[in-house]
Amino acid sequence: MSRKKMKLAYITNDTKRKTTYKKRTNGLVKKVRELTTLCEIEACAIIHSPDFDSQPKVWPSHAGAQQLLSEFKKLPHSIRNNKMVNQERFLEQSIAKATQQLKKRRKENRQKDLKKFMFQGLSGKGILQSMNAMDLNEVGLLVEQNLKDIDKRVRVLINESRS
Amino acid sequence: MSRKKMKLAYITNDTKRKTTYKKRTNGLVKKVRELTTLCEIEACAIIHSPDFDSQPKVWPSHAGAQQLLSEFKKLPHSIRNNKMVNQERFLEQSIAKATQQLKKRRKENRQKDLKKFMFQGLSGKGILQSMNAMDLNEVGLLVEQNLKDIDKRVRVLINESRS
DNA sequence: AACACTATTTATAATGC
DNA sequence: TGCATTATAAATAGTGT
Repeated sequence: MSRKKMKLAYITNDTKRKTTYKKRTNGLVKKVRELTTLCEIEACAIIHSPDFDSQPKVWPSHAGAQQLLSEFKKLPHSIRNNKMVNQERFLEQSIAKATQQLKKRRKENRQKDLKKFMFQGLSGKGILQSMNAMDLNEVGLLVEQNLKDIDKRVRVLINESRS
Repeated sequence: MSRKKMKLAYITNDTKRKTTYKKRTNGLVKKVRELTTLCEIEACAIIHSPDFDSQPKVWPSHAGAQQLLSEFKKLPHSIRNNKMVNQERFLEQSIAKATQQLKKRRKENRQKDLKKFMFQGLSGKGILQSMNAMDLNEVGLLVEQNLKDIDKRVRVLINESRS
């Protein structure tokens, strides 16, 4: 893509091919990372060039990929078991349930992240700058609640100082 | 990337997130296809969103996955172990707990999805590995056990193929 | 909701060092 | 050989239908 529009075919020149391989590999990994971040999904890329790298390049990690590979190896055996028609329904329900739980967990987790982020901003650098990096609507809800709490605490302190 | 430079963070808006997911997923697939074509290498990607797709999206081929699998089995233990040695806790305690729960849910969910996936008839081809979106420090804790599982499974498969 | 359309941002092929 | 730079192609966020 750049100085020239190139055709989509095998690059015979070794040097150029290696350069392209490296550049595009990096780009791909970046894209995967962005996608997982933006949508909070699971994604994995495995790239292997016998020519350039002796080992496959994996993102996010070898461990993650290996774990999935272990699942992959399980597939044939499970498929051969024909007596799982009922179980499929059961699994569907389980999946639905687990998905619900997952969503809930995600929400909770995000809340905690926001909270932490907010407190960091308050004690450290400018809070406005920190908040600017986050979704303002989401932060707003949290801020509101925390302000109420703070307000309550302030009142208590004032009363204590008077007595 | 376009009308506006957006920050790299979870998109809370459901509609927007889904749109981005779809667009970027397509882009990613295209990139993988191009890379394999240009450099004639093995590459695969698995993207899975429990929110949007009930099934993981996978590229490029069964054969490719098999080849990659064989490479994984060759990985020296020193490198494997290395992965988990330098894992560190850089998350604060407050959110560490929630994060752990989240990972657990994700893992469970993924396993169930995979099972459902194959029951529904993935008898076709295509597969790769998917990667999970785990943090490296969390993955590190799982490495050892996963490796043991994989080794065991591989041995079983080898024995079966001999009989 | 699922496309088509652009204004921009990103990725990158060629080039330079 | 591998970097950094740059001119250009490609991807895509916001928008409209």
